Amino acid sequence: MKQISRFSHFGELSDKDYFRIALSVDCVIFGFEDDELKVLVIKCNIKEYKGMWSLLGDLVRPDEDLDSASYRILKDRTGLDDVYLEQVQTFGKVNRHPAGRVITTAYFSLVNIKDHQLKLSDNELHWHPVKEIAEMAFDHKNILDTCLERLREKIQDHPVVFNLLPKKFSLRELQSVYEAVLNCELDRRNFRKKFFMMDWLIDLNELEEDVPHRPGKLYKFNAAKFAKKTKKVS
Amino acid sequence: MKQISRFSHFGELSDKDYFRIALSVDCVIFGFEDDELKVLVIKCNIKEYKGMWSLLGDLVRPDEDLDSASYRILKDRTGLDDVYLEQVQTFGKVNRHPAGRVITTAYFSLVNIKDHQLKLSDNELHWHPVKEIAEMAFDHKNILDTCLERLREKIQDHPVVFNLLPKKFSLRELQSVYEAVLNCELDRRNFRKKFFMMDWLIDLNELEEDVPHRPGKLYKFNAAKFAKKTKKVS
DNA sequence: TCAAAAGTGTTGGTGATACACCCATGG
DNA sequence: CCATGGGTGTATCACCAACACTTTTGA
Repeated sequence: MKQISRFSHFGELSDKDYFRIALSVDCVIFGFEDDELKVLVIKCNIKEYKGMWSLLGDLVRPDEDLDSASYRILKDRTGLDDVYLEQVQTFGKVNRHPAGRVITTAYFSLVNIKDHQLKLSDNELHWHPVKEIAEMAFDHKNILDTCLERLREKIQDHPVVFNLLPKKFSLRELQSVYEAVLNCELDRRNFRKKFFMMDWLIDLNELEEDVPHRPGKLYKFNAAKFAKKTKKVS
Repeated sequence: MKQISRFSHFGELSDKDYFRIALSVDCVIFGFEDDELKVLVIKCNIKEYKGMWSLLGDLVRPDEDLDSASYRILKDRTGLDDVYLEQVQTFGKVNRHPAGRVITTAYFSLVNIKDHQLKLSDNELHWHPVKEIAEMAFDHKNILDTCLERLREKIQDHPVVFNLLPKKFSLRELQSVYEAVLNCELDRRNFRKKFFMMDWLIDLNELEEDVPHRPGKLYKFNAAKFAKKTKKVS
């Protein structure tokens, strides 16, 4: 690698020192199941945090874009590749990783749990209810909280939660997702009004089946309204 | 540095390869002068972008927090240290830097231009009107646009623009900042109403001086209302 | 016929916008 | 006295929150 002359203080340390920082990506992969918001976690196998839950992450390869690294992790773990993924923040405290200097960029992702099979053999990789996670390895609890906060802001204005649901869903299911993410109860009538007003839904003229009560109508996300703005900045 | 065993694909490349990525920080330092939003830029000295404007940045040192790196840059360039600084996004395309693999985390900062002296000898370091910047070195125009967008969102709900103004300011000045940042005109009566409603201002019972018209009242930011939530996550 | 959830409208409050005139000061 | 910007109030509108009863289905 050539010398990077733009940086003012390069002379104070040798070139090699500046490459002593590793860069990783951590994915907060959210799913929705049993009326709960869940996150994909794995048992940590480094000694300092033995047995604690950690997020899915990996080092960024020298020849892959940062965004690509997060897609790779998601693909490797869930088999999914057309998923919602958003960069949230980069965490870079000196001592955040016990094994050395690792700076990590956090992404959050929204997937439909039913759409894929996990390789459950791997270190107890599984979907864990977000509400039940009190602590995690490294600074991962902090990362999770930050991503959840971002998700909460995001869903107020942007039609992203559809990624957590199957193609066809009822309004009840949609509302449950919002309630799970926001951790609050919502008024049914206002909720329905809002969504029809937004024009985010297409009525499929189908009904739920196998429910022990009056079946609700099924809808799909009005994807056509949202031209794919692929803002690839990073 | 010890082996980092948490990462799944470590075996495919040698340890050394993973430390071939350098990490930098770039600061978008905003200021306000002559009713314009300005940004602190410097002439680029690497050959591929010779003579183009670039942001102020530097490599992150192995022993400093990511946040600290951005404070260091700001301090070095402006002499200021109690300033508003916020992480925005990390840019990590493989070829974003011609000299090698450099991933950069962007921060934006808000400072009062009058509060300090620049070392103007350095590569034409100066305050440049944001509106007049059409292109920049590297992906810095993209970084600038992203930070400006973030600033626009931020000022809608958060009292941050006070950082761009002197301690005492008139409502006209405050409004000018909003108009400069948002690049639009605002209604004076509604603007005043909103700010008094918010209770963000303290009336100093002083008047502007040396203005060729009726002097306006001076205010200061009601800092007491905003307990310092130092959310240090990165 | 009962339980459980679906479906449906109206009202009041709050915050945002649009808009025009008189006032104080310096030149 | 004139030019410049400072200072003020009201009407309208859109959006949000609160709230209760009837309907449909399966058991």
